Amino acid sequence: MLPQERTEPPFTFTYLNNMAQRIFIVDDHPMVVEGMRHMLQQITGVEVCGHASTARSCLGYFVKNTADVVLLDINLPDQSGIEVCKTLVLQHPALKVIALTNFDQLTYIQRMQEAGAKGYLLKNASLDEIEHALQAVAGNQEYWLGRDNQRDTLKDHNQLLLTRREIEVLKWIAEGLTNQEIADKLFVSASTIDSHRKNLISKLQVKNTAALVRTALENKII
Amino acid sequence: MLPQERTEPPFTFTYLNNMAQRIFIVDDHPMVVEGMRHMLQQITGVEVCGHASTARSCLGYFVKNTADVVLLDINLPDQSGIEVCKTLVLQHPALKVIALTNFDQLTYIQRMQEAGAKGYLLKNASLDEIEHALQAVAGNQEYWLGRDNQRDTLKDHNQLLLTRREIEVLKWIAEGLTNQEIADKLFVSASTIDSHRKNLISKLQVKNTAALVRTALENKII
DNA sequence: GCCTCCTTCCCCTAAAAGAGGGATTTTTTA
DNA sequence: TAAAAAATCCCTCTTTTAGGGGAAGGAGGC
Repeated sequence: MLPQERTEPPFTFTYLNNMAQRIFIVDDHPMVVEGMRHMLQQITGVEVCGHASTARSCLGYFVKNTADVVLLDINLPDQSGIEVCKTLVLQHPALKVIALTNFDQLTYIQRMQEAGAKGYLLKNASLDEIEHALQAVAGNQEYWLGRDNQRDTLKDHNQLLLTRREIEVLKWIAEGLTNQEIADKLFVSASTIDSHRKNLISKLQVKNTAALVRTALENKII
Repeated sequence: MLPQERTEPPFTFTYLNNMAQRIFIVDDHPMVVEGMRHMLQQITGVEVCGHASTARSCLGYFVKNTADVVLLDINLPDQSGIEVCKTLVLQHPALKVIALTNFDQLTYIQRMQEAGAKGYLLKNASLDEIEHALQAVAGNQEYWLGRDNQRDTLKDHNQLLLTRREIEVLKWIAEGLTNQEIADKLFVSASTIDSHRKNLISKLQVKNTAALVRTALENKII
């Protein structure tokens, strides 16, 4: 497939000087797609031109169509979002790809950046954050602020990612198990679970276990 | 108002002896509608014939159309789901109305029952529960099992509903505040907050604060 | 082979929560 | 208005967390 020129922008009227930004959403979770679509509907000068739940159907769309911005999930059922991103920016150099990610996948955003993405948004981003990201890419800027903020808020050797064990422990904590009960389940000492709990509280910058569970659920870590 | 989304012809075949059960969804949260639609798509013999986000557009649909089952939110922006239920069963006696509710609105389901509903589902119901409810109403049975189960699991004088104060305290707990901090905020003693916390744990039948926060978030109580 | 990260485990103290009670006052509702 | 429910507060006692600290072994990357 040859790289092709960016097609003419659509003639969607919104305001005098602005064309509507056409957004294409790619995520395999209907909840995320519809949630995002709903958020975008509340932003003036923006329209959703389509969505796809697989890499294949996304790339299929972009064979004959284009958009201004693609909100692209990193985890797709058939292919990595990173590969999809590479393909898209190769074929549509003017296309702005914004990665969609969960809190626990933040390590992948660097690879998305290398793959040509112009920014990223957490799946539970606020309307404000979405708006800022779209304004940034519309002005040919990038939007990685959230990542940096996130990084700054994290202690412990700049660890961005929860470890497998930590997530495992976190799930049991949210179930209501005590350190000792989790320890029995995982055949380790209660001290170990306590360490994991403390690291989780530290990494996610929360005050206690209650807030830890809330943050974990709201960021879809568990 | 004209029907807005009826797309499928009435004669959709699925199996030899069964017509597809036609479901109409009424909820003002797109997330709930799409989530429910997605769940229903996974059930054979069921099709979504449309949805509405307001009482008005719902009643508008049923002026010239009908369905087999209506999944009806109790809280609608323009009118109570209870009133909508009464109107629907009056105009379409064969229509099975299943109430959609959150955990903290369980007291209303009795009024939905009086209004002619044939069952209820929590908004975070599992695929199994949805399937059972649909099978029940298809067989002219009612589906209130969940309510009874719920009732059985609740202690303290069969209280089904969290009080305003309890929900208020619950929100602060999920924010990560301690009893003392919440007490300072609400100008009461820490003992009071402790009582509320204990009542919450008792009412929601969870082991500790971590599970309380999880349950509260998953049931959209906060 | 070094270094980082993960996992594991331990120490300490103080604070908070969990599990029983019980009790009073205000507010709602039947 | 009387009963029911909600909100308030207190007690004791035990267990669990929070927040410091440190440290050792192993796996994997460079």
